[in-house]
Amino acid sequence: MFLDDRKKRILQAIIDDYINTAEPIGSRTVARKHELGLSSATIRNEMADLEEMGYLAQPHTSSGRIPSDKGYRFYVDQLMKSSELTVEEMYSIRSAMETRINELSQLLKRASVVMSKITRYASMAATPGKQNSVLKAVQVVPVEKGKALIVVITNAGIIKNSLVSIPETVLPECLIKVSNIFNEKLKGLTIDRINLPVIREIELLIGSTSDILLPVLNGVTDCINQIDCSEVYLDGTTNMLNYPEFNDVVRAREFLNLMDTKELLNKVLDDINNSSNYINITIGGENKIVEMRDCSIITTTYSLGEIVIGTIGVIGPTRMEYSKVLAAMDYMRKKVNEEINKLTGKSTKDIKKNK
Amino acid sequence: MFLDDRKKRILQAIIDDYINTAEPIGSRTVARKHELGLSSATIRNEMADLEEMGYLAQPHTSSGRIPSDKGYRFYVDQLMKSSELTVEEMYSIRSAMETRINELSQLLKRASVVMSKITRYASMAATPGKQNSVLKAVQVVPVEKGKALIVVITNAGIIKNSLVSIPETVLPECLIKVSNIFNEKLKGLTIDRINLPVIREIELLIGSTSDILLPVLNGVTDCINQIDCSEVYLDGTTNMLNYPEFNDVVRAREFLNLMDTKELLNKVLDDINNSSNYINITIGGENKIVEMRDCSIITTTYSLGEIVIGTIGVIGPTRMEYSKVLAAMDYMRKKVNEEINKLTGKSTKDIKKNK
DNA sequence: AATTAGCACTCGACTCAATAGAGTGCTAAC
DNA sequence: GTTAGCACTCTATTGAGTCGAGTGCTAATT
Repeated sequence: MFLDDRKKRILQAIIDDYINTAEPIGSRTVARKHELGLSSATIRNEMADLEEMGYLAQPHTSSGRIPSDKGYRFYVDQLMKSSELTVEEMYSIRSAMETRINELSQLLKRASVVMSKITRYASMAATPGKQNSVLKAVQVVPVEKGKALIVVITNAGIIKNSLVSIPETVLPECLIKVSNIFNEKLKGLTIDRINLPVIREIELLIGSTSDILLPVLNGVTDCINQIDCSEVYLDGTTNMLNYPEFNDVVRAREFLNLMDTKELLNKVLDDINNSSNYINITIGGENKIVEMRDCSIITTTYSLGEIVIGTIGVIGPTRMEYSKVLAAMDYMRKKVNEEINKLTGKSTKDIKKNK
Repeated sequence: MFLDDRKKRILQAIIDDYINTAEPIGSRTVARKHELGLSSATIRNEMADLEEMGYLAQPHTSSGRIPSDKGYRFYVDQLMKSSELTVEEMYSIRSAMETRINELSQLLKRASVVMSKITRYASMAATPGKQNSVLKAVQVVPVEKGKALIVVITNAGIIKNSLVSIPETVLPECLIKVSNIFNEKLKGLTIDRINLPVIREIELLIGSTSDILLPVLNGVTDCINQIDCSEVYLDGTTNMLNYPEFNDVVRAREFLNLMDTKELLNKVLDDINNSSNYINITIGGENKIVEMRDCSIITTTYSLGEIVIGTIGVIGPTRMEYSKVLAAMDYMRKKVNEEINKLTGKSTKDIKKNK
């Protein structure tokens, strides 16, 4: 059956109302609040149709209707009006992004904080695993006698370090030499291209007998591992407790525990990243994680060239203010991109050259 | 009135039971479960005494008794039996600590995770503000043309970095020179002793006209600011939702929001740090933060010489398994100290020399 | 043919009284 | 000093009764 104009208007009215009130919407409410020029009886009939088509559901025989996942999907794709951010909201995004930050993960973290504050839902941010990172610099920094700091920087703005012990007899000049060799041989490589042959090469240049090779190599490995285990930042999870959906302790606990299992969130983000849209909306049961079947997730990814360097997502109840979140996401996207460009300077060009 | 032996035994029985069950304890329960050789009537009389003395309280006229803060305090100080960790628990602490970690905040973070897992309460970890930190090394690391990384390392094992833009014309040799000057002049200073005269001195050596001074100085300042804003790590906050004390959404939300205001937690830790005990127990109303008046907090601080470098705390309901938490804290303390010694090498000696 | 008024019916939410049960305090007996 | 016994208190639970929002269907209206 085709959704005629009147049905669409009624569906939209119901979903708009339900997003605001979280109460099942009855025919009389629709007739009263929205000037459709129809009596409640007519609307009642239309609602029965919409339910049969799967856009609405009824919690109990004698209650009003609530939107189904299919209903929300139609709403998001075709019905809802795009909303605009207030001046204050735009300001808070701008000012959060414009504060000097020089590490990517910090930037995303802060973006996530602002998103949860504006939307009043939970939000998350993550940097992807190592597979795509290109090393920009590897340096060995002297700290004190017997200690050196290994620093690894990637093109995506990730900076990691690792403190290692080295023989006290090593001279500063030697450290510089080793540092240069490592830097020379490793920079420009993606992480998964650092393999035994490359290390052999370094070994040859330094001299395998040198007792400084091993600690430095350990430090580099440690840094790379840190880059690999992409952390997920969460913010505003407690916001969710303000919604009637989570007014029951059992539900609330379930949700918060879910948020605590970072592996799962990573999986969520991975699944979504594989899609190609700028902004991605996953509604309720569309989510592959069953535990999330009554949440909706809106995500966006940030890239440098073709390399994904970060993801930000907002998690709310399926009854989410989709248009508001989309507006915030959109603006944030713009600002984060501006900031990333500042952060990485001309790196985009560099990468293209390497191809 | 003095607490005779029998009163003590009854008080202990009640508190032990209440910690387990979270239900008010009646006289009959005490008589039945604990072989005191007394009838419920006698125990009833003793309980009335204990209530009058302030060790017990009665939620309603006709209910059993629950311990008061004063009761818990007496229990903790004099009554409770020390408990021992299981082999598994000790193993999980050991293995968490023995994994190679080279930054202090990482170490504390992981310790906090393990504590919340073992105790099933919430836990927090924090590094203190800058006031006590001594700079161990300051280095300028070349990254690529036009970019340099400033790295600052303190004696407490804190490592911070900041990426800055420098003029593209700066030669690598110049960077090394600048790096050496900064390192020479700043290392060994506590952060609050870095002042204008010191900076003037550096300025003189580099030459105030040099366009590299300012960016590096900015980077150093940024690092120091990062050290200053001591972050608080939280873990296992959702554990608390498993306890009947938080079975009400409003209470749960209150608590979680409290945990989200890091400034408050910092205040809690600061207050407690000023006490001199190894392990510190704050029970319910003893806490200065009113919102925490039905939580108990057990904390311990870690020091290097006389400098506090970290705090770990466990937060639970006042009805907390004090002895278990204490046992875990104790063991963790030992292991963290071992690890800190490895991490900082001979730094303790160094500091003493400087005095 | 579409819309609407009207009405019987459903079902959750709320109120209120009754009841059960755990526990107390007090008195009198041991 | 201890204990058995009893009247009393207070909460939690249960079940009946009521209210109200909302539905689906039918018949009247446009």
